[in-house]
Amino acid sequence: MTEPATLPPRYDAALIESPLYGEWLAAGLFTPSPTSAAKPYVVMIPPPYVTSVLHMGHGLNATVQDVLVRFERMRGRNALWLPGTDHAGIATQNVVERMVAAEGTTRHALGRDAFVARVWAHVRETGNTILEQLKAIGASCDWTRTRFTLEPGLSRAVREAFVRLWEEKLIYRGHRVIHWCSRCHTALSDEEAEPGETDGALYHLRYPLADAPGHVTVATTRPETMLGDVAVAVHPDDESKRRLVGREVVLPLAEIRIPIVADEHVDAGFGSGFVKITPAHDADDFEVGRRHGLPAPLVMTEDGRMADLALEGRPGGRVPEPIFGLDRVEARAKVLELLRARGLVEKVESHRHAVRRCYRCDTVVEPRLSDQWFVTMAPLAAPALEAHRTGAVRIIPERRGDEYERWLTGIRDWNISRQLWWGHRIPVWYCDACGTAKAYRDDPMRCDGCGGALRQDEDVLDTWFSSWLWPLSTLGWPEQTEDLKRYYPTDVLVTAPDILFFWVARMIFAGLHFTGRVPFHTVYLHGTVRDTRHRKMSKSLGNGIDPLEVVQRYGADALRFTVTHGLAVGTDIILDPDDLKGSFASGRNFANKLWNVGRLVLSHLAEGEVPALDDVRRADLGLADRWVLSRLARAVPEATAHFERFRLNDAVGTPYRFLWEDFADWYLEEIKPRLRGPEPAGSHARAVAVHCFDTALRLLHPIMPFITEALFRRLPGRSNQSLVTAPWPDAPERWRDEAAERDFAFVQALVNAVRAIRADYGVPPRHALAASLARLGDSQRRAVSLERPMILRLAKLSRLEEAPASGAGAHAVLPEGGELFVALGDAINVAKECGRLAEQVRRLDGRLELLRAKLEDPGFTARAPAEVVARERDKERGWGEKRGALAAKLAALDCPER
RNA sequence: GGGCGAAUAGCUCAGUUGGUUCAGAGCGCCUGCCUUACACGCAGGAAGUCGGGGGUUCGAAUCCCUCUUCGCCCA
Repeated sequence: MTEPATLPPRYDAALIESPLYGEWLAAGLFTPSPTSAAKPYVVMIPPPYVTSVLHMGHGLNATVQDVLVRFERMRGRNALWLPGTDHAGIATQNVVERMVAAEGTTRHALGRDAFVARVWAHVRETGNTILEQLKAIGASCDWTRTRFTLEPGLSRAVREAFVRLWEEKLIYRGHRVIHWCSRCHTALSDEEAEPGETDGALYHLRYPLADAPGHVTVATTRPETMLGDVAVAVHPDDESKRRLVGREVVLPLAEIRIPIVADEHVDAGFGSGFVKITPAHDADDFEVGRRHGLPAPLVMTEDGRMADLALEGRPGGRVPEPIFGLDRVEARAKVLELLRARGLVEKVESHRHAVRRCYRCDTVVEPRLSDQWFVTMAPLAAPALEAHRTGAVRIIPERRGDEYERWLTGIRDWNISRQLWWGHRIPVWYCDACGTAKAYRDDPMRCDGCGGALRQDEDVLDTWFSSWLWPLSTLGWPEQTEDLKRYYPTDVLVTAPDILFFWVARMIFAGLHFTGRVPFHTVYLHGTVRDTRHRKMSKSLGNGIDPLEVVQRYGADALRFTVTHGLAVGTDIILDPDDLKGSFASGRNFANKLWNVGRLVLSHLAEGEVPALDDVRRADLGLADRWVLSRLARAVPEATAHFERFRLNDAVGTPYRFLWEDFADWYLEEIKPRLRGPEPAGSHARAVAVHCFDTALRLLHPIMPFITEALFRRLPGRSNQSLVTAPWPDAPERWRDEAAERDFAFVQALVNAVRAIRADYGVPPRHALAASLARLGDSQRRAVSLERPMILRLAKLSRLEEAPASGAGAHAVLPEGGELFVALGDAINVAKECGRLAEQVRRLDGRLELLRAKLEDPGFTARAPAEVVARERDKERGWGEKRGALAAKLAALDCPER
């Protein structure tokens, strides 16, 4: 046991935390026992990007997982929290492309193999950064099972999943308009192209009729795409315009004739009622074009520059010289300029609309016709919907479950091919000899069919195509490994709501499809970390908080306490990046309080034996002892229930209040004299105190693992134990003691009343006063007598007796009856005391008036439940008595009538 | 445009089933205290028409309608 004297009065997290984590690792406490008969409790980390560094969102996410895992581990579950990272195709490739660019070269110049090798080198060098950082906040992951989505085992799972879906004909090649990021040079899924409200313009353009004077006016938000127009459409029911169907217009600038067609897709009420049809650059127009047998010319390169792709890089065709080669923004200006010169721009209106942007680089996404691989989603979504409806998967908070239902109900096929080099290459080989394509589990040498030479598809899979297998692949699937049998399905998935569709839903698809079982029974979606202006924290806004800086300054425990305490189910957490001290004050303050409670308790343990609480006879316990144990017996099941229900703010609040407001403010104060006094009273107090403190440390350990462990080990007989695997506390029901709680509450009210009078009259702290009590009930008299030393000390009284009030002084009526008189001698100001009492009477009268009106209302007495009415009547009697007592005092002081 | 959620003290948020002094906590603020664990503390205090309006009910922060503002999801 460390000598308490060596504990500094101020908690220094830096000295405590780091060594403890090392010890936990060395003892292997985070690795579940392979032989344990206990039921496993499994959480899979949402794998952070392999290139990422820890930000507050990770900090929050990891804290929540760690709290749950540590709680269940203490409850005896064989807990596994499996960590790892995600190869993050686009993000990682972007990072390395920037590095390569800084060296004056490009990935194309390096070539595919060399570039991929370069990415691997970068990942090997820095890929563990974020996992190391998680250790600083106390994450109790089983690091022996760390996984990476691009390692061989997980790649094998990806391959197996792809081939199975291929064999089931759920993967197909589609010629579609997809979302294209011209900066990342790849297709994106619907989810990766995030819509955002943007202030744009609606341009009304005139297309001259081909064989007659006049024109039609089309409205568009993207005028540069007009070069790819193949028709103008009107709604078939639009009487006034229908007569033009079958005629042609001349597409300006491109100078070609295109037809006017009728199509249901047109919204007659939008713009002019004429819609330009650009099949290669708009998903809806593509469908229209298909219905009318129209071509779909591409007029933009993969870089987002204007060119008629039919001409292989030469100007001309649909894209005339002045526009050729311009990027989208320049092209828009140029097209408008040219059209204006010809009087073909009718008007421009400002227009707010949704523009999709790349979720990785924020570039405006271009709809673009191309060949991509898709997964048919409907058959995968149906069982996942069912799983939610039957309760096999529960989503917290519930309203997120509604979003899940809606998304699954209207689900669209998933574009899984990405035009990247970093990722799982699509395992499809083409045979040019026989013109077939096939997916292979193992790299093939020759075509199955004709024996011809093969070439593999150039593209890689969407990163989420590996993430959706995470709960399976990390445990060894498709092999039937011991881990898979033991730990799948997992228990809870903890993540942010913004990847509910990207990832969570798809994991449920994969789990059900490949194993028939949901990957987890509960999805806990926590809030987002935002700044005080409610903006999401981000690097680009510069409003982030570095969790490691917080850990360094205030400790991981303070960080964890603060985020947990502010985390009600389903709400965001607001922190001020400009005021770290203020933001984390509550955590830092509480850690320090805990530390000093520990110092006080520990400092008295050397002075005598500390018997186990079970060895202390009930009869030897005083009122305060019985009270604090009763409070504890209340707190333990309450905290446990909050953890079970994911109410983490309440789960931390319960032991917080017990420790600070009950244990430290009252119990420790009560026992101070006993601790220094004669035995066996001191031993009994020590037994109770150590037990309460020990229990509080256990309740707090999931939230604040470091400081609780440090203090726990210093308690007698626990130096070789760790709270990490210590049993979750239990508090016997028999400790509940209503009488002790009521009596002690009376004593507290008495002390508080004296303190309030002292403050009211500005009595100097050192000046002891004499007080008297009257009209006490039996139990109140007993309580005062039992706790007399504490009352005298905390209220700073020199005398306390049961006697009628006499002389000058202040009066108070205590709740539940009992009158207090504090002699103030010359200090009393009669006018002031009259005012004080009159104010109390006035407040009471206001309440009484309302209460009596209620009780005289036959509507209330007749319709409200009898027990409510009885309670109100009790209240009326109590308040009435109190009012009488106050009035009597006013009279005794000769206070003027108001 | 459709759907959902939120609005409570200066700030960040609790408030479970409509009923116990329900109007609360933390931070901040004011006053007094370096009281032998803690000034990252102790004691006392100020501060809110529970977003506006209407309704249901004996009774509404809580249920319903409506308006305003903010946020999220989907198109």
